[in-house]
Amino acid sequence: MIADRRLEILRAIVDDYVATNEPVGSKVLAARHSLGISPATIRNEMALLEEEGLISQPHTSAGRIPTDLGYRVFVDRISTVKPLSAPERRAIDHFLEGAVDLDDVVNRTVRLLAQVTKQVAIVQYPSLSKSAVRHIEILPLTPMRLMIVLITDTGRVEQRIVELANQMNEANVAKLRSQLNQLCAGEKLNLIPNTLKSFTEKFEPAERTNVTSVVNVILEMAIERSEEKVIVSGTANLARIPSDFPSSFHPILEALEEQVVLLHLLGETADGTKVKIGHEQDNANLQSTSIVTSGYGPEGERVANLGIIGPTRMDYSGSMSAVSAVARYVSRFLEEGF
Amino acid sequence: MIADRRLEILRAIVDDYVATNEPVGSKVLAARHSLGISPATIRNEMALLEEEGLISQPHTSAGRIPTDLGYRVFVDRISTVKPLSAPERRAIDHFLEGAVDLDDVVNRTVRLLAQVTKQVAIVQYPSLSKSAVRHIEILPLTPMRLMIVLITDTGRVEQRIVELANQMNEANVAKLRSQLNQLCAGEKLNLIPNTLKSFTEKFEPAERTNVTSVVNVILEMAIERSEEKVIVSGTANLARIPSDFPSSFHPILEALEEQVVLLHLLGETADGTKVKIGHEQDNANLQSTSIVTSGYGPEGERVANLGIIGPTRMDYSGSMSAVSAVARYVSRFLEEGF
DNA sequence: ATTTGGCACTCGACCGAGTTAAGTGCCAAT
DNA sequence: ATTGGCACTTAACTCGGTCGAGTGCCAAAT
Repeated sequence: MIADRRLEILRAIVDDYVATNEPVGSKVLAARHSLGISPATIRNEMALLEEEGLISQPHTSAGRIPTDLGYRVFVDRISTVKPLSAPERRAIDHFLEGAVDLDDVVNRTVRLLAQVTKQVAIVQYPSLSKSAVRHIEILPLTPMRLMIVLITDTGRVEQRIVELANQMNEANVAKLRSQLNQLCAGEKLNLIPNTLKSFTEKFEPAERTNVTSVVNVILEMAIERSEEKVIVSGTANLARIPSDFPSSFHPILEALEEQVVLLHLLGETADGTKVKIGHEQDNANLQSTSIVTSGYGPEGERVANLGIIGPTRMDYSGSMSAVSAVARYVSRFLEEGF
Repeated sequence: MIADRRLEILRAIVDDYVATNEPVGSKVLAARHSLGISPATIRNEMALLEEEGLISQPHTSAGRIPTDLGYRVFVDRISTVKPLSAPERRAIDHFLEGAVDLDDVVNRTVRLLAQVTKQVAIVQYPSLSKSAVRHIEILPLTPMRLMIVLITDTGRVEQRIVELANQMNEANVAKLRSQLNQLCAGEKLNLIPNTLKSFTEKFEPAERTNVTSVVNVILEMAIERSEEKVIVSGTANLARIPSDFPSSFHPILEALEEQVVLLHLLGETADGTKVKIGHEQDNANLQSTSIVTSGYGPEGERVANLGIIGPTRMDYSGSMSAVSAVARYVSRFLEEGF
């Protein structure tokens, strides 16, 4: 019972602090929320909340603000799912109409997410290693030079150029192409090395040098460069924030430019919406920020993550709803194909 | 003669102001630069420079800072080409080694540029409409669905999916592919609509619906979406700047997220290094910034622009050297092919 | 006819003292 | 257990005064 009331107070503190960006005191709290108890009682409860490490005071004579732990409790135990507003709903339901390719999809998504949440949005391209080969195309550019194009079922396209040691005629290219496709089509990319292990051996010794070059490039595309790709939008929203937390502005922008950092931030691809608050995440530059992420992609086999990053003092319910709604919509869209 | 001395003083003011970010007064000026004249004389000259609109005072009791016009004169008449430092030189001479595709080239370039100039870097992808077709590939995904891949001589690859009205067999696809390539290969993209004008008529009526769909998609890729693509890096450098000009921080970040704005900023693609200072450029959000750009691409037919953007108070000589060196290097690299 | 030193003046930046207001903790009363 | 009252703390704000960098102008020097 008592714990319930205490949580109710925590919720009020979080709500107010998120709204006003000012430490909230017992008096205002009693006035703004109809909690049915007096400021004095609230003060007592707040003292306890502080003991538990859920809130803290910037200085002795100020109100309280939630700690990272406080937000954690808020997210896990208190926050209710905030339904999206009608316009948000509408925007999310249509933003992909008429998207022409994967680039387009990812770009629109990241923009929309930034716009709806008013935070910095991050979208990861469908992970190469989790996609399957749709088609491998080999184009002779000159007799000594091929372009290899790899198309995945998620719509991602990678291309690379190979210099050959020996000439290769059109017929041989066609043969190579069809054999490769026969073997690889539908195969998950991370299994390709296995699939192609003894591929070269099927060819006459004279052809092997060339075939090996081609295979190597394909392996390179499948593995080495399966390194993920990430795109960011809405950094301007960082500056929108009142001038308290941008003190450390530079480090945040810096972190956002590092693909590696972003990927680490998004974390493992998995179902459901996840929240990382402040220090829960280990990048020193980002300890005043929180991250809300969700996996997306076909049901059961999420291929990538997307999410938003903002100050720890953010609207968690709203962000979570938006992130998961967008993820759901993109997933559906990818499943249906373009 | 006298004009010369005045310009010399302007240079000193610009140099000092860029270095210290503080309005510079007559005394410091006399002390730091050996101009051989007394502060009093400098004051007189400064009064004249102010009359000409080249410098101004933030308030009565402060030193002078250059106006946009002052910077203009500095750039046009005074600034000398600053040779790049050895490490810069070295970085620029090697940063593209081992680049695997156009994306890679553009990404590396924008990063390098940001790093060397310590400003925000912008690189435009080689303009589609100025490139020529290297190859058009048509892949049947299902009998009713084709993927069209367009590869340009600048290495750019665009792909799109077409839904067909009627089935199309492998032989017809091959025929279509070879005819398209025969017609289009080597053709500039902006001429493609012309090239394909009566293309459909060569086909039997039964095939025309499908051919038309394909041609339309190609035209779309060539024209509609010839809208340019731009990539930005180093926004963190904005925050590095002392806390005077970031007052208006948000609008700058906002502007940098708008492709349209960036393209407009880069301006027409042309030879040589260009500088736009403060109000010379008409975007209200960016009037406290300057832009240094240069075209790049094969000699004589520049296909895109790259550049940097920073506070009007920037190191113009250094930025200009860096931008033009990078542009030169990328051009050479593109010319040689990957 | 320039250049220069001297001087009075302006004005933001900085400092310290005093005041205010928000908020707390504790205690006695309900 | 809750509440009103009260003493206490402290950041934020205000105000006056001082300081210093810088200017413009003028008369003297070159």
